[in-house]
Amino acid sequence: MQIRPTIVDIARELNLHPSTVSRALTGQGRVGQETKDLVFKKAVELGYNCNQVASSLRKGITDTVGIVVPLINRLFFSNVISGAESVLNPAGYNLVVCQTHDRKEDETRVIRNLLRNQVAGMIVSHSLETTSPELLQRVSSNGVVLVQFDRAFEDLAGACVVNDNFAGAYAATKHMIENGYKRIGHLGGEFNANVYADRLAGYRKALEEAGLEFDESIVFDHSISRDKGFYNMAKALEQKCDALYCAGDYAALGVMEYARHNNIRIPEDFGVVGTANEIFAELINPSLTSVEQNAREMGIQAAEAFLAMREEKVTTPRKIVVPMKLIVRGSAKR
Amino acid sequence: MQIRPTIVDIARELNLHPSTVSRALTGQGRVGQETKDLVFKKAVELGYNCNQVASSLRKGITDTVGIVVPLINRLFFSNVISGAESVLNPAGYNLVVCQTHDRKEDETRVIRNLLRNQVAGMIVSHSLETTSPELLQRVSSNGVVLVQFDRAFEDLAGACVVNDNFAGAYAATKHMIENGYKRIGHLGGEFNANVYADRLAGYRKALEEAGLEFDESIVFDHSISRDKGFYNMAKALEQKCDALYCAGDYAALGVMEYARHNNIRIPEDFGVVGTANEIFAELINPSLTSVEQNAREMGIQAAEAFLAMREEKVTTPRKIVVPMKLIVRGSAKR
DNA sequence: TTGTAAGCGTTATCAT
DNA sequence: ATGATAACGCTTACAA
Repeated sequence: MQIRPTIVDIARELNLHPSTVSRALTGQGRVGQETKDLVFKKAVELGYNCNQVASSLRKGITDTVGIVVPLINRLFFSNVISGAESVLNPAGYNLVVCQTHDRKEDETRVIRNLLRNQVAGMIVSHSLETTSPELLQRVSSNGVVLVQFDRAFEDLAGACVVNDNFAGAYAATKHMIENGYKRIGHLGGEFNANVYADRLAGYRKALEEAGLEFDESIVFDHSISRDKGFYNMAKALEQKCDALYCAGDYAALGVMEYARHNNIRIPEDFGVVGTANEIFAELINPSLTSVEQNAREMGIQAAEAFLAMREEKVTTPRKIVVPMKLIVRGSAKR
Repeated sequence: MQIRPTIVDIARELNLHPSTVSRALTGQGRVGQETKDLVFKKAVELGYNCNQVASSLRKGITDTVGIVVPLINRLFFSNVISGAESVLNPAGYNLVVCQTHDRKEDETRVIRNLLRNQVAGMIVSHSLETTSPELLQRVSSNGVVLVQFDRAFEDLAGACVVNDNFAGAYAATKHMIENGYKRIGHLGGEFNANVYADRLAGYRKALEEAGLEFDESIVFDHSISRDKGFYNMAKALEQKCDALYCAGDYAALGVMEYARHNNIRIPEDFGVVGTANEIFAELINPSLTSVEQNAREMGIQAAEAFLAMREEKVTTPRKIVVPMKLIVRGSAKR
């Protein structure tokens, strides 16, 4: 453990004052070119590295942005993180990644913690357990830039980046209708979350537009897992469904598994469309038609919204909608 | 943007001294129970949040750990991150995630940046472009705890967490031999990286132990992508291979695609085993036998190694080997 | 152009 | 048990 040199060390060796060294290094304020060169040379010589902690304390703000997600190792979220990182890091910001495991308790802990660390901003997709925007409100009221994404309380201060879930679900359902499926059910998520509510609405719209009945007995809540897909596929068949639009690809996978186990041919006898376009969607047999989320783009948009708000461009759009794209494959084609 | 209360504010309202408030809040040093209660009550009342930046400056160290990975949105790495986070966050540390895109330039930038931010430690899997441990050496010599994982320079200070790639590749190859494949090739990665060198060695060992020839003409470098798997499968067939052990699942996927396009039956005519146990391995048809990396466990071990070194338990193992597990499915069974 | 001095919020080390 | 003081390393007015 070796002592790290400070601007005071540089100043001493050069018979200058720390403030002069600071000005030379940061480029703020007038410094002679010669001294500037001397300072830089000495800095390299001593292996100087600015102490950001001290700098941040003095400036009252850090170059850190917190990103709060339910689970890091879900492809959607890690793609968002990756996208945000690719914008923020070159812009000189650090990204602190926190996961909440979809628990309100963890969410509270990590957000408090980020606040303690004086982050410049937060990019948050709140946990499913979080039903009130209370804590997030505190973020903005503390002067921290807030960007929500995917799951968002839209009436909060700051920006939010969401998928066009309505349009995505609409396109998926319409695709099935056009392929001749007559009784199309829906496996959804928690309908009190904006994401799933919008998908449900898009599904319903497509149905009604086509003159098909919207029937609650073939709409299933909390059904985005593989297990639930498998289980609810059985239920859907009892209700004479011939297709399902699933709000998640894993649910679609469960549906396909049940079909295989029961010799139901996909897409001939039964149609399925998923959401998220997980990696496996194109690899399974038949390949799964799915609505793509464009997670990376959401991360980029969220990061750019942060930068814009940070630099106080008042033109910041409050709500950024990232389009979804229906990736047509084999699971709902006939 | 509202002013955040400090310990000075609490002290003023209570006619105490900031130092007393600090002691009450941190629990370091003697404070009367009554004043302690008063301080806590007032802190809640004012919505006080400790300024970690100031605290860190004073203490000379932060509660932050940097994790440096090539790509965040690769399942292996996001699982490592998730594992590390699950240990570090409850222990009071923040995880700053940085990606290098496997570029030395980015790696240098992020490591410098973490150093500037006075992180307590770094958990690093170095980029493929990085062939010298120079910069990483600086990390330890700056008094920052260094834990390497997966790709590691083993002669550096600090701990490293690696998979038992030798044993994993050995088990995979042996499995194929036991299933009667006679001429087994290998699609590897960059053989100058420890990970791939070890897999090659394990493959070779299994071959030689079984009295099979190790033949360089059926060993392919830089071949862990899907494209390369497809391409080199053709080459391998020219060389009369009847099986391939792939250092990555995507390569194995490419192999299976070529087989399907050319009516080669897997596993009857040709055997394949992959590495990583990606999500799709169990979902494709036939399902892919693969060597599991246990990424989450690596993250946990890396984080625990950091904590141990931080608390100066001298018993810290320098090298932690996480076992790999052969997940037997259908792609090399007959 | 450079020097001086004060201060960011906290905590460690004294003294009381 | 509490108070006083200095210091962490840097930045920024202001003065020279």
